[in-house]
Amino acid sequence: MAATQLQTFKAQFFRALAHPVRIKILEILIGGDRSVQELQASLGLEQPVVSQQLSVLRNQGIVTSQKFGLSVRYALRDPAIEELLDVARRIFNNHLVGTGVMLRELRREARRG
Amino acid sequence: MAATQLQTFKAQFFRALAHPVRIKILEILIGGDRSVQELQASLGLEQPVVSQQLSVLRNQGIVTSQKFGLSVRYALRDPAIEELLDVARRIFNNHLVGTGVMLRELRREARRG
DNA sequence: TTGCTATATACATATATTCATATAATCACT
DNA sequence: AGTGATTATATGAATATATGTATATAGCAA
Repeated sequence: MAATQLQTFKAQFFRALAHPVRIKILEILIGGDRSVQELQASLGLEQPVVSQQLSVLRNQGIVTSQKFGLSVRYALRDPAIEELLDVARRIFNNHLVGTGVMLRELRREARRG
Repeated sequence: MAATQLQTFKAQFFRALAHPVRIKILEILIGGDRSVQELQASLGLEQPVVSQQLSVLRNQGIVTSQKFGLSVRYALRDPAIEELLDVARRIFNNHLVGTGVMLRELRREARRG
């Protein structure tokens, strides 16, 4: 049996996560909803870059957006996204860690929960 | 703070999952290790295609390979991969499902466990 | 060595993503 | 209507990924 429509859909979902800036955005949003401005400040990136990456996450239904006056606040659509990133971190932690830098970063993350 | 090395690494990991054939391969490997031949038969794809996708998974340390005579058997390096796919499925199930076809496929998967 | 099988890699081309920059749209306020 | 602030989209060049086909490598058997 070849790959189905569902597998294609799952692949698209994972592709939406396949970018360092988008990962970082999700990690920030785990702490609660944020405006584009706030995200931009946390990320230290140009505004269009942030909006572009947000649109990728929005198109896959991973985040939701809501207007409040001038600003737009983004949030995780599903708290299970945090769980997903946790499982991913466990996998890295178990096996995939090569360099000392990354190992240190991982441990810092783990301590923060 | 911009994206770190660790976030880049995570992004690469998710990119390795971002392909329907690779998703399908992982789902097969959840059932136990398989030779390239067996995978090829299950997938109904040309041999080079299967090897190419396996090499992506291998390079990210998601699967391991071991030679037995002529054949090479592949396996999940970490059982938590199954957990990761489960969480992903829960996320789809909660929110991301549009068409009836996919919903039916999802439910079939859920029933199988 | 030769031949056969299983697997991996190389290569070319098509397609998709990224990144930076420019521009547009939306809203609030005067 | 006009202005400033916030966010979104368009565009093009650079880069990366996917796909299909050809070829290479490795092991086994005769």
